[in-house]
Amino acid sequence: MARKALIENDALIDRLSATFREVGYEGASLALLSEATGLKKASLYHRFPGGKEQMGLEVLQEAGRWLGNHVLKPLAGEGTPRERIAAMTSELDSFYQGGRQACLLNLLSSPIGEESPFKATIRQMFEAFVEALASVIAEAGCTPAVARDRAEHGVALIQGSLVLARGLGTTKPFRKTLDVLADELLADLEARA
Amino acid sequence: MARKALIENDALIDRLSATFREVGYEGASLALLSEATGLKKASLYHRFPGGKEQMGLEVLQEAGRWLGNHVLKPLAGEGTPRERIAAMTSELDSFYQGGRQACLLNLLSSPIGEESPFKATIRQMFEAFVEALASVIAEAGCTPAVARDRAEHGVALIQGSLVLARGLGTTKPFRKTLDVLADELLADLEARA
DNA sequence: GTCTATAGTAAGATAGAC
DNA sequence: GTCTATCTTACTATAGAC
Repeated sequence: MARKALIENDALIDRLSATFREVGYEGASLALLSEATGLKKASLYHRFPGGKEQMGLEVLQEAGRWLGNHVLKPLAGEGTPRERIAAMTSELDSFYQGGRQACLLNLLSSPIGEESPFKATIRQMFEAFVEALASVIAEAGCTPAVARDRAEHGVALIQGSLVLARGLGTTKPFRKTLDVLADELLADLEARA
Repeated sequence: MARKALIENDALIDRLSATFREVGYEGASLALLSEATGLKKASLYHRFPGGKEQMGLEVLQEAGRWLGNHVLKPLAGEGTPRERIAAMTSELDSFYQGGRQACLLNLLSSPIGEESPFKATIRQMFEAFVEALASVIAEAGCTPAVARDRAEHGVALIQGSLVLARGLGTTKPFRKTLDVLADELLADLEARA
């Protein structure tokens, strides 16, 4: 490359991500994204020829990588189910800043019927999250069907407590949810732990 | 009034509400709102001199009235705690069409720090919902603090299962949540029922 | 790779006829 | 009360200099 980039790729995606999470996809104008990244609009188009839609997709893909490294990997890693879930909640707590940050999967979600460039990616991320969580719960000693229900329950709780925290203007619901999540997902299991 | 309105006030608010719930506040352009209501933009401005922001506020106020009549009232009404919660879930199921419709309180929510014309109203609605639910749970036999935590938990579950249902493209998480909600909120209570 | 400048379009909002 | 027509602004996106 002839000239040096003013902002590293990772930092760039990070700023874009933060902006989408603050104001939503529709609310994130190129002027706002330009301000957030320190790059002029034309420079953003140089980096993302596909415009705002490509920015959304790359931000979502980066979120997918984060999910893999900080959620799916701990869940599939070493330790008891309880320890692995605790490792996950710890990561979620710092990622969402205790509930001060919203979730891209909520803010980039499209209407249930409509097509959107993000729909398939978001669905896969939710699916991967639920499946990884179900797998850990099943290991603690229950049927796959029960584990799946509990996992969906857990993901819903995380998402919903973020929504409620934003609505009430306090991080308490999110932190409380993270506190009790392992107990809830593993209730009446761990018989042989 | 000299000329007759092409669309009744209630129906008008209803169409606006549906549009905001489908595409979000930022995503709902006046062109889209015009198409959804059958009224031209200038006619919308005649009815809502404050423009889109006033539309959002009135839609939110109507949602508040709906919450009062279909959620808070049943929760404060006759019957056992379990019966009252069941009455509420039944209302929620039809309102959200089993999870096919998103929630205004999520789609009109603003960033946790930012000011927005909707923030106070949304906070009050969440607060009223949580308090009404907490009141019923406390009646079933627990301390106010425990009831409050469980109520926040319940509201988070409802919101989160709507988010998850939209993300996964299936209504199952929402229906499942409604199915088990009363059991969950009243677990280990109802000792004297 | 970043910029200024600008094209082209769609946004929110108003004026005034009927 | 609703409309057509229009204004102004903000948007996404591109062209071309450095």
